[in-house]
Amino acid sequence: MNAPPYRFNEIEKRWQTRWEETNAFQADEDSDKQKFYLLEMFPYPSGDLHMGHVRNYIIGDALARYKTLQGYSVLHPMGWDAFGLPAENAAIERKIHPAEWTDGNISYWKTQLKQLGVSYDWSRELSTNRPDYYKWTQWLFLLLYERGLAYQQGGLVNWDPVEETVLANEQVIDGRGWKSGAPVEKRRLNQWYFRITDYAERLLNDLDRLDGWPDRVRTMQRNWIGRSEGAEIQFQIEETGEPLPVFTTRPDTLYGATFMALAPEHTLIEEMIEGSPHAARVMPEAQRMRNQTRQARSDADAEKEGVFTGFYAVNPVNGERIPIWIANYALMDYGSGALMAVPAHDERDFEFARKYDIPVRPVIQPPDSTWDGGEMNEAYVEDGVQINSGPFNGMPNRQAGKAIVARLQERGLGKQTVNYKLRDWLVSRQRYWGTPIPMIYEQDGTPTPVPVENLPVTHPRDVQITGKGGNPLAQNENFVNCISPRTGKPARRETDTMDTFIDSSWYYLRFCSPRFNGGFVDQDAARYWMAVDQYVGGIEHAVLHLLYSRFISKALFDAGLSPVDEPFENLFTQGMVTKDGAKMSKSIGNIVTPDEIVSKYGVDTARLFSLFAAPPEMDVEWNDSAVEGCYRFLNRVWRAFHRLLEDAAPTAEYEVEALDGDERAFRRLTHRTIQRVADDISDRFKFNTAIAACMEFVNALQNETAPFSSARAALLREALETLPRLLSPFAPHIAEEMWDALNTGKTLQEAGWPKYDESALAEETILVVVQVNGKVRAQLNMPVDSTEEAVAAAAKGEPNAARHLDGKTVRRVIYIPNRIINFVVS
RNA sequence: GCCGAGAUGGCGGAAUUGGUAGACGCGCUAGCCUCAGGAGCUAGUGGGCUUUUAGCCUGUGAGGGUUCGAAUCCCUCUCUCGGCACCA
Repeated sequence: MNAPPYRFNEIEKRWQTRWEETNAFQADEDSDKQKFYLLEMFPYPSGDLHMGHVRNYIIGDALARYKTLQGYSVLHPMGWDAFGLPAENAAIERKIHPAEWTDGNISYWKTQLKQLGVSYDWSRELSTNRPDYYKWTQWLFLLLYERGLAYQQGGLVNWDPVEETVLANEQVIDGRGWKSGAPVEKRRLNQWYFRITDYAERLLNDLDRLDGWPDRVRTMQRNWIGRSEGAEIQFQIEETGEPLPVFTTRPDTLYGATFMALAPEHTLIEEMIEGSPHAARVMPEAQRMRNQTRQARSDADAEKEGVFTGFYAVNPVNGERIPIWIANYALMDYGSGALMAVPAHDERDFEFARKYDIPVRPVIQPPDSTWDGGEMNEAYVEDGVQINSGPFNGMPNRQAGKAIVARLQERGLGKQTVNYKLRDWLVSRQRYWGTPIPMIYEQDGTPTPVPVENLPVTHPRDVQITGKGGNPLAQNENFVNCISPRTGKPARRETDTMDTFIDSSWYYLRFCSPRFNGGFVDQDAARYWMAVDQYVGGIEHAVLHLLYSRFISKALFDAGLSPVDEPFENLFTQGMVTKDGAKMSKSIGNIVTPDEIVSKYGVDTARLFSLFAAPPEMDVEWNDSAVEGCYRFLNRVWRAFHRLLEDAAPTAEYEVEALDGDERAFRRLTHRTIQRVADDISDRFKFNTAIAACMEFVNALQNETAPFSSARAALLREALETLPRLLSPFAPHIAEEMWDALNTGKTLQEAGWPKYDESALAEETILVVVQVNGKVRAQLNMPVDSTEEAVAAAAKGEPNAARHLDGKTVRRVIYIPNRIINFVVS
């Protein structure tokens, strides 16, 4: 009756110290156990840390602990995605070096995560800003360069005016920088790219293999890659004889092309029109369209605009002259930046043609129609039969499309092709706090890679970070000036750094052997641990980090340097934590920090709430009184456990055959709870219902009152040995403390996940519902597997059922054994 | 506009895949205990009705359908959230 008070502070501290002293979570690749590599997306260690961040790690930890108890050899590491712009901004504000700010945040985060009792193998901690890590990021860059997958090219790029750097396409959301939110500008710059488009087809096809990924994420990647099948068709510019290639998914409509549309950025505009009689009229218009922001131009109901160039193209299929326009809806970064416009069969082209009075010529007739291509009110985009198409008239349009391409191909003027939305990954950044790109430039500008033995190329510490005047690295003469290892002559270093998404595109491999010096990863360790069995993180990286990592894995796999070409076997995307309806964020001011909760209720309560409030994939609204409910539950657990511990038998030994019905029912509950908790965790991490099952179990234990028979006391002991282990993935500290009090001579980890006895689960009697015409009229407690006759007889004996059956004719009886009996009467 | 997910008590959410809707928790109500309680314990809690130890009706966004039986399957619609979006 005198349970010790639940002093969560002491308990949590004691066990965290114990875990640390015994290296309880150190992963072991020499184990003959089955491996399980569990990874949460490593964080950017920013200045704040709130329960929204924490949920991610608690979900992962609950799984890690469960898998450990199940007997897996678990790798559960943690590290820091530590390069990035906020560190530079903080450095400007506080006049300290970004490294100082970053290291301060890392130690803060580490303390917090340790305080939460997350079972990381801290001996594998890594940080992308440390030379022993980014040396290998640089090595990766050189590997890709060597394999032709990294290249430098001039062209139009996205420029973030706030971050003062270029961005990859994936980092531009609705025409704005993904972090800064500023509208991006187009600039023409020479930049470094990774040739991710070489992998477009594999990145797309292999999504089908990723059955352990949410469909949502796979769909988003498919959309992003944006594969479309079609044809490349060569038009010719009448005046110059130059080719004008276009991509189309509808070669069947070629005879209906009545104008060409060039993107305003198309290089042909300068080449062809500058200096021509049309220049004065056309060039200012083209310039004006270029200046429209991407946002304004891609808005769905943006006004279509264009200008006739004065030039004509020749249709390769019939020699027809077609006017070439510049149109704001033509996109430079899709296809060839030019398109053949068929107003009769494309809504956008139709709208444009109507506005500028360009002819609309139908070439597809709806099936079973006698419509002759008269006046049209909208584009006809469905399938049909060719008309106005010379020798192809009368053919079904899809078939005609193939025939037209085949005809063009014979003359070298067209071919079947596949086009992707995906662009190459622009990886250089004009920032200081990133991995330096290990390239130098000879005096003539030729790039030379830094030899591998000279890596890492480290940051100079003596820089002025002011946020003004561009990249501080470029202003540091000591850094910039160097001697070329190739020619021995003075040369200049590349001063751009890498996109931080490169750092994070391979860190999961480094975790296999984080201290390895002989290469970016020890291949033996990688073979043991890879792929990541379960990856846990936010949906916001669906096309960023998750696409880049897949690409890098494939590139490394092709180089024989990664054992897998898909890094993440299973992906789980957890929901956000909201408060007052908004995502927790320092700027909104609605954050709850783990400290507040931990000091008031303890870590186990904070963890329990995070897991219990909602299924982990759903968003969850922070709720103070629900947190308190979790705290009350742990107190109930604590009191019930200690009260019963006094009366329980010293061992859980009993004769199953000697148990009476009531005792068998109690035993059934214990074993059934083990089964339910395991099933719920295994089935999409339903921690919320797993915890609910534990609550029901505890509620039943609370109702147990002395005196107990000796069999009952042994069954209680079994229940008390079960409960801490079931709770330990969720509330590990209180679980360890209770387990310790049992004095079993084993640690909780050694004892492992409790086993349930299949035969203990079998129900003896079961509630059978009696329905009359589908409405519940009675409930029967029947022996399991009773016959229909027995149940029907018992049902008729129930007064309420009998009342509804009285005087009626039974038309039919539906009996589902152990569940329901339904009398259909009239 | 296209694609995807969803809509269940006052609230968060359950429901063994077609078989008692509302598990578990929060909140609320009443009682016990207490100097006190923002502690603990007990009972109740979808809505409505009646002759209230019990029974009846109704109820899972709206409407229709299939079925002995539908939160679950089918059709139509409404709304919410997420993604994509002038991609030729």
